[in-house]
Amino acid sequence: MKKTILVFSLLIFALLLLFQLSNYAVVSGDFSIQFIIATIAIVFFMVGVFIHKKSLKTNRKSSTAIDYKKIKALEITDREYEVLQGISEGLSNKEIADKLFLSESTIKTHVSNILLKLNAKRRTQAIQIAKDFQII
Amino acid sequence: MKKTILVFSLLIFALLLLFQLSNYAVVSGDFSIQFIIATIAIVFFMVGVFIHKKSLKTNRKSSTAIDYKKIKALEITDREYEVLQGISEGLSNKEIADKLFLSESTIKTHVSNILLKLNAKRRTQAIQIAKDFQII
DNA sequence: TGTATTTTGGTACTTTAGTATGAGCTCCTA
DNA sequence: TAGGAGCTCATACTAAAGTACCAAAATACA
Repeated sequence: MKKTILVFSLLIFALLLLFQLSNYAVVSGDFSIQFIIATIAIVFFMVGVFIHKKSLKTNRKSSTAIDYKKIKALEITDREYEVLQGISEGLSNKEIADKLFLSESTIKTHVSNILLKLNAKRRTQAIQIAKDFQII
Repeated sequence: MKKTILVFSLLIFALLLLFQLSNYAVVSGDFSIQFIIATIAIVFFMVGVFIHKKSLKTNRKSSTAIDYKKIKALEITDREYEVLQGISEGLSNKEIADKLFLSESTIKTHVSNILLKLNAKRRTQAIQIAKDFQII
C-alpha cells in the first residue's frame, strides 16, 4: 500500500513537471507541441501498463494463497490437513500412512473426519471442495 | 489479432486527432495547455491499463487453457475425456454413468483406460497428473 | 490437576474402485 | 469388404475406500 501511494505521488509530480516544461517549451518554441503530446502519451501509456501489472500481481497472490482462516473455520486439525494434502497429491491411504509414519487405520479415521468436515462423499469430491475453498 | 490491429489503428488516429486539436487549441487559446496535457495523460493511462488487461487475458487463457494437443498425444478419446472430467468433478462411477446415460461397467472400462494412459494408479492421482498436463 | 481436544489405532463391516477378459456394435478407411 | 478404432456392456474377481464404534495415549489448557 505504501508503494502505491509513492507511485501516485511520483505520477502527480511528473505531471506538474510536464506542465512547467510544456509552458516553457511552447513559449520558447524549442519543442513542437506534437512532440510533447507524443511523449506524454507514450509515458502515460507505459505507466498505465505498469500500474495494472502491479495491481494484478497483488491480486494473483491472494488468489492462489491458502485460506488458513477457512481451514480453522472448518475445524480441520493440523493432522487432518496433512492427510488432506496427501489426498490431493493422489496418494492412497497406505501411502499417506507410510509418509506420516502412521497406520492405515489412523489415516482412514482422519479421512472420514475430513469428508464430514468438508461435506464430501468421496476423496475426489473433497479435493474439489478444498480447491474451491482455496485451502489446498 | 485483428482486434489488436484495430485498437492500435484507432490509437494512432486518436493521436493524430490530438495533434490537430492541440494546434488549433494553442493557436486559438480556447484550452489551456495544462488541460490538454492532463487529458492526454489520463486517456493514455487508461489505454495502457486497458491494453495490458487485454494482453493478460490472452496470456491467462494460454496458462489455464486446456492443452488439447496433449490430450491427443496421450491418445485420450472424446468419451474418455468426458469421463475424466467427471472424475475431476469428484463424481463416482455411478454418478458419471447417470450423467452420460451409460452403464457403470462402461465407465469402469473408460476409467481403467484413462489410468493406463495417464500412468496413474488411482483416480485421485489421475486428477493430479491431468492438472499437471493442463488437460483439465 | 482435572478436563477437553487431538491423535492414534483397532475390529468388523459395506461400498466403491479398479482389473481382466470377452463380446457385440458402429463408423471409417485402406 | 475386411480390419482397425472407438464405444458399449457384462461377469467375476481383487483391492481400496469408507463407515461405525470403540478406546487408549498424548497434548493443551484453565
